Amino acid sequence: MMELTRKGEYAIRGIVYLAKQSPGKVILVSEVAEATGVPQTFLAKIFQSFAKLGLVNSFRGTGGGFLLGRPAAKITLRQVVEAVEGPIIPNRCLSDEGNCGRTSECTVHPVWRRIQEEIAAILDGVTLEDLAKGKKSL
Amino acid sequence: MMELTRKGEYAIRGIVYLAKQSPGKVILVSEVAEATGVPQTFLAKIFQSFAKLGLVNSFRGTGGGFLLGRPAAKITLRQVVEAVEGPIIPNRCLSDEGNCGRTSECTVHPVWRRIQEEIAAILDGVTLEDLAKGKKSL
DNA sequence: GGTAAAAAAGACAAAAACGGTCTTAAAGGG
DNA sequence: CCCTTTAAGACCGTTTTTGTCTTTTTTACC
Repeated sequence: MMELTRKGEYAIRGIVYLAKQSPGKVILVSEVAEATGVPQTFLAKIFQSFAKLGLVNSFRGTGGGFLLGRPAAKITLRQVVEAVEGPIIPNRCLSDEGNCGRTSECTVHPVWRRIQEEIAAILDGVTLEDLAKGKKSL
Repeated sequence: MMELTRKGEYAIRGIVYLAKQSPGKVILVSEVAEATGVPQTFLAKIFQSFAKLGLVNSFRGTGGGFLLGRPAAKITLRQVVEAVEGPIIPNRCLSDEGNCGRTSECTVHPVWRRIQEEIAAILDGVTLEDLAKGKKSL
C-alpha cells in the first residue's frame, strides 16, 4: 500500500538528473530519458507538468530543452512528488473538509491526519540539492 | 497519492465495528455490512483474509458469524491495514532487498525508508481498542 | 523565408488494479 | 435433511496506470 507510482519515480529521477547539471545548462528530454532509463515520451509529459508549476523552465526549438526553474536547494521532494501525484492524501476523509460522511464516528481520522503530516514533513525536508549531492540526511 | 483503497477503509470500519461489540459476541457479516455501509459480499471477502491471519475468528452455519481473534487492545491498525493492503511500501526500492536496480544512485532510497518507518510506527501505535473507544490519541 | 529541432498538447490504447458480484462448496445447527 | 452462514474462487465492468502517436507551436539557424 501507499506506493509511489512509476510516474512519481520517473519524475524524481528526471528532475534529479537536471539538478545534477551545472546551473543554467539546458538539457534535452531525450538525454534525461536515456540517462535515467525512463520512456522519453512519458518523461516529456512529466516535465510539462513541472514546467507549468515553474519547477523547470523549458525552451523550444533548436537548442531547446529543460533546466531547473529555481536553484535545486529551493525545490523540495514534496513539490516534485505532488506535482505529478497530487496532494498527499492517505485517506479520503482528508481530501475535502473532513468529508467523511461519517465524520463523528470516524475515529481513524486523526491517525490519517498525522500520517499525512509526517509524510509531508519528511518530503519537505529533502531538497533536490540534497538528492543531487547524495547527502546522507537520514 | 499514497491513498488507502476502499478495501482498506472497509476493512477498518468492519473490524472496528467488531471491536465495539461485547467480547465473545458473534456477529453476522450482514449486520456489520449494514451498520458500516459496506457491500456485504465485499466485506465477507475482507473478513476472510482477517480470519486467515487470526485477526478474527469465524463460525459457519446457524448462529455463526465473526468476532475478534484476540482482544481489541492486541490488534493494531497496522495489522488490519496490512492484512488487506499488503505491506507498507512507499516505493519499489523498498520491496525486495533494496532492489532498485540503480541502487548506488538511488539517493531517495533513505527518504522512502524513513517514510515507511514513520507510517508503520504510527499505525503500530493505534489499537482497535483505541479506535473502538474513540480515544483521542493525537 | 524555409527548414530543422525541440517542446506542447491532446488523442489514443494496452494492461493492470480497483471494486465489486455471482456461484458453488463446505460446515454446523436443529 | 434442510437451513443458515462462512469459504473459495470465478467473473466482470470501471478506472487508473503507463505509456504511444500525431499534430501543433515555438525557436534557432541558414
